[in-house]
Amino acid sequence: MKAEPLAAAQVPEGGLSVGYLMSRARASLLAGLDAELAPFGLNAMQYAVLKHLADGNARTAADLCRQMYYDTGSMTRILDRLEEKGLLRRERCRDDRRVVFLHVAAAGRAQLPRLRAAGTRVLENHLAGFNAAEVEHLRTYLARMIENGKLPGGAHHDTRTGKS
Amino acid sequence: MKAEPLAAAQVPEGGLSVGYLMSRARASLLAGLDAELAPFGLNAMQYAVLKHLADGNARTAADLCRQMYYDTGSMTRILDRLEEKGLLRRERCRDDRRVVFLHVAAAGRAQLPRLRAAGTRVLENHLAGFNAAEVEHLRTYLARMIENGKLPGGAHHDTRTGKS
DNA sequence: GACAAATAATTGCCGAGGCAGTAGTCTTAT
DNA sequence: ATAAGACTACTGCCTCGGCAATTATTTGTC
Repeated sequence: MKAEPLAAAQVPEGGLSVGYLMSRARASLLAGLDAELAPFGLNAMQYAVLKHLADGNARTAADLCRQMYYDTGSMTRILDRLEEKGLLRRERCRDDRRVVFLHVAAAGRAQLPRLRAAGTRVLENHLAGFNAAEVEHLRTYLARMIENGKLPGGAHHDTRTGKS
Repeated sequence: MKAEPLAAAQVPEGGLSVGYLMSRARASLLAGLDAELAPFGLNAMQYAVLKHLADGNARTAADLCRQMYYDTGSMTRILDRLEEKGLLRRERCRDDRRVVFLHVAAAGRAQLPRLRAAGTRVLENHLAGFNAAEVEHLRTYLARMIENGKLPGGAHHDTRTGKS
């Protein structure tokens, strides 16, 4: 998946800012996941896509893009790679010939348990020492920040019409 | 800065996972910051670099890379752009001729207050409704996760020898 | 039914980052 | 003093993602 920048939105004073810490924490999670998935020849994004499909959260590329806030063009190419690896199968829909259904191929289904295990391993490692209440707090804080980010001065988000 | 993927490290069950939420929250922060900085022709990363230099947290490219966990090659190019814009000045060190000192140019210093204002605006917007204790909790949670990520099975992080 | 608007997937183009290799310089050990 | 190693900055190469067209198809309107 290639590591990414860690730009810092910082409060004027005070130690490390929330933005900076969040970038670091996410990068660590991502690096850990990529490392765990490397043996399978997959990266975090490919795993996430496979997982969404396997869990029935999405059936088409457009679904995936909406849910993951991802660019449709890039998604096409991710799917290409997964298809090349034989983990995914595309099937044109007959009723609406614009859409292409995505199915996790047998090979993909076979791998998934191990991939999931890798995912939980990384997450649990990072959350070591957290009790359930703390994890829940963290979750709510993050959810609140996301919600706050939607309203403000900026009408962002599009990625080819998730609207806004 | 270009938005980035939002890969999801997810717990097997339960709503949105911490990893997923963190990616979303960070992306929102980043998008907001990029939007606020666009009028100045800068992105979040360039701002972060300028800020680190102005605050005296770093004096050279290597410093910046170590502190931001960033690739040295990419950093060189970011500095190139900032120099082109006239916001930054490079000055070869006389004592150790390998290093190049980085100075925020006058034009950069002039812009900084407004850039900082943009940064706080975005952060405060995302933290609307948080009280001081909650922000502090969030900070500690993130710090703990980062710390947890350092030890484990994976000996990551290098970016040209921040070691490990 | 015909035309405009919306939607799905794909592609070309470009910018940006990571990795690895290089040149120049300093440090340390012998 | 010299050789080996470390370190700084920089450069090429490659991959990947975002944006903006493009094509094919469906939906909605008059």
